[in-house]
Amino acid sequence: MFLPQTAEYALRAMAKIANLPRGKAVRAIDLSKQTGIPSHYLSKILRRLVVAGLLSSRKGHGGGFKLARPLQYIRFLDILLAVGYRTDPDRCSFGWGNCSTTHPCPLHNAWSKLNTEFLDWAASTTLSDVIMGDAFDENFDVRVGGGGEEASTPS
Amino acid sequence: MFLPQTAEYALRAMAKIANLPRGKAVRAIDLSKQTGIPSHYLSKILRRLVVAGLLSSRKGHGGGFKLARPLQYIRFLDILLAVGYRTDPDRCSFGWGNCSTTHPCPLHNAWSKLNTEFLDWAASTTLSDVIMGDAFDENFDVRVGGGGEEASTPS
DNA sequence: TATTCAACCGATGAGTCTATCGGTTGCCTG
DNA sequence: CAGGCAACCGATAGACTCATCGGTTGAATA
Repeated sequence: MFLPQTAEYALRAMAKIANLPRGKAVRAIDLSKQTGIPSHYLSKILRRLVVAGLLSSRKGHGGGFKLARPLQYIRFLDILLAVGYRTDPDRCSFGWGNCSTTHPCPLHNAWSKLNTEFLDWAASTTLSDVIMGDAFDENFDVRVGGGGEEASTPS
Repeated sequence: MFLPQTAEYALRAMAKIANLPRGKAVRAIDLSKQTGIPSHYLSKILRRLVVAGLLSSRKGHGGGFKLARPLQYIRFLDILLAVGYRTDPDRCSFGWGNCSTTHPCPLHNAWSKLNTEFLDWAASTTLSDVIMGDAFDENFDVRVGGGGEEASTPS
């Protein structure tokens, strides 16, 4: 809807990772298959999440990505900021430079009402709000053309 | 913030027009100067608003644009739709095709909460919410480099 | 230590959104 | 009716986001 594609991808990937068994790392390539996000592009997004301290990564054999902290401490706002989403509370988006409560532009009041709601939502929603029950596996996976060969190392 | 530039421009232009004396037409070129929106691009946006029935236009000498109906009957939602903004209530933005209340994807609940708030805002806010008092002129005009030669026919 | 695996990284291509330009049509004034 | 004015319209250029590719680095197994 109104989030940039990259931000959407980041939320989608994090929601998927959050629903894995805690402590288990997932490979970027598998995550790509399961979420439908182009793999190379996903890698870039994951790296930004690592840099932001939301994910931890390990190279090499048996490596992958996992959450760097517990679910309830990763807010949607953190994820959005990690991929470069700007909140810019001062900017009213409607062309008037110095827009404030005392000197509002015509759209200021209407706009800030929505903006506040959005920031509240992003700051109060965490990954613990996206945990699913049993229906998860059957509901979340994206069925891309080829089929369902999930690489979840059956050993 | 999170609206496309075009949608932002449309709201800005409409807010400016709404604050003109009712029935007075404004030229695209003047509106461009006052809002800081590139003139040719603004013309395109204005035409879309005309096609959508939110503005009326007149060519030739003394022509210009004005609102096609009273302030309170022009919702923000109408403006956004007029410039091609998609609301897509069904689409959950997170990659799972058939996402519904009965079969939600992990992010569905968190997301639809925000989406509902947004649509409520867009549908309940109208141009009558952006009318300013006396402080208008001094607050709204964008001071672009050149200066303040407003073309508001002083006669 | 050799081999394999997977994250990392820079450069590049594709596509969409934003913005510009020039010419055309229709309307008003003199 | 002649002239100028301003919306209209298609084609095109620029900028930015999205996406891809190939090679490199570091870590784990054997």
